[in-house]
Amino acid sequence: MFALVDCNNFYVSCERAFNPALEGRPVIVLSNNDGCAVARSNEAKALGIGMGAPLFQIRDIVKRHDVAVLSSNYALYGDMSARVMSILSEAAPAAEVYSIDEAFLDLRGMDRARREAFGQELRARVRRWTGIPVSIGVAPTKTLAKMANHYAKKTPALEGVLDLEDLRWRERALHKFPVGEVWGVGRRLNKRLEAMGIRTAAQLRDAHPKMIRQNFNVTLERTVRELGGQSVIALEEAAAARQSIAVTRTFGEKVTEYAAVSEAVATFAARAAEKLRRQNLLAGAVLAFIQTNRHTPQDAQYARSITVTLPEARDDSYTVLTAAREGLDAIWRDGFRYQKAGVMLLGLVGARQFQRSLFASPPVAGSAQLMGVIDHLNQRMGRGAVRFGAEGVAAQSGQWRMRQERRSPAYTTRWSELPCVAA
DNA sequence: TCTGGGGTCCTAGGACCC
DNA sequence: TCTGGGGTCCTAGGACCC
Repeated sequence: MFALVDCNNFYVSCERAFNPALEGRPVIVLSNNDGCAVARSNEAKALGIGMGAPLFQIRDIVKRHDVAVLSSNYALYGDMSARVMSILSEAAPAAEVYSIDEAFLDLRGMDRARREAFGQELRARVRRWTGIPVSIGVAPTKTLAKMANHYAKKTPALEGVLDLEDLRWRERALHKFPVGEVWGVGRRLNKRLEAMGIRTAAQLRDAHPKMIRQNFNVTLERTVRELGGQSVIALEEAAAARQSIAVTRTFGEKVTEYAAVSEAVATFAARAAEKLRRQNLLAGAVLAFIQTNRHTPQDAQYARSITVTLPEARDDSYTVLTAAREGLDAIWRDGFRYQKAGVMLLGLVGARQFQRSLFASPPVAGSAQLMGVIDHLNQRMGRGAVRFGAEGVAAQSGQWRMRQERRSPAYTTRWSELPCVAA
């Protein structure tokens, strides 16, 4: 049996944990650049604010109902996530941290009665220790546990926990569950399935796996089997090796100048290299891309990416930054209003298991030590305390930097922003 | 008219997830 | 005027190998 533990409205719950005045009010948290609503409290959902709704389209609702609007605060959410996950990992013999706000637990060998108590107890513990409310779905496959979790979250009478071992209950749940809500069925598949007359999870389960594989793909075939109670997606305790690292941003304002885009790309490259070193990896290639605003087709459009292969896998900022700028120069075109740029690192290998090249010149002497010092300083004194000249000076070139107008304090990760409690 | 079998690697595009 | 960011997997087609 698997349990899926999912934090309710996670980003909003993190904000509420430190600002109780947000309790009972409609609250939304915005994406980077204060663009879209990416987390909504139940009150905000009830007002009809959709997932991913652009802020400028919901201004009226926000004003009329006094919705609390917050910029995203990833330092806070990341730290709160780590706290929740450590509690969950200790609670079960095996756990898979599936996303920032979800984990699968292995409940093998636990009988029905014990699972019941376990679920309620775990929920209470996470709430008490972190302030975060969670819902728990239990079932013999991950896909069914996901479905159970949906019901646990939306049906108050269940008190946050639903166990679908019982076949009659599972059958009822499957019949009511829209196929588009099934884990692994997105917008496109939903449309194609509905066109075939498959509208519920039960109908998808009853489809022939072979037919599904022929008309769709293996992944959906696995989903069919999982809905039928056959567990084919295993719990993955150890995180798989990372394949890529990306740093991409939408600009605060549209940008037309090469100098500004170049600064942005350099900043993303340096940040990506920092992530690379933190994960003890080396990159074999650097991809850079730029694009105009796809939402305004009446404007001239341009989008290109380029991959620059390094002679030898590296992790120093200088190499990554140089490659990214070389790439940018190759794809740059004057005369467009650019909206977004990014840098991705590909061909990642572990720092101790990479293939040395016969022909690449060796890294600059002292480079590793230099990067160590830069990372250390930036960690202690704040991101960007030490940076490359190519990244520009924030005060002088705000144009491309993202907007974040209502960010809450880094309550748990910065001494100066620690909340004070007066008795 | 007839034209093998078994592979790998790379890239682009499509689909999904949170 | 204002529309996020960071990932994964699968498939098809092209190019190549023996």
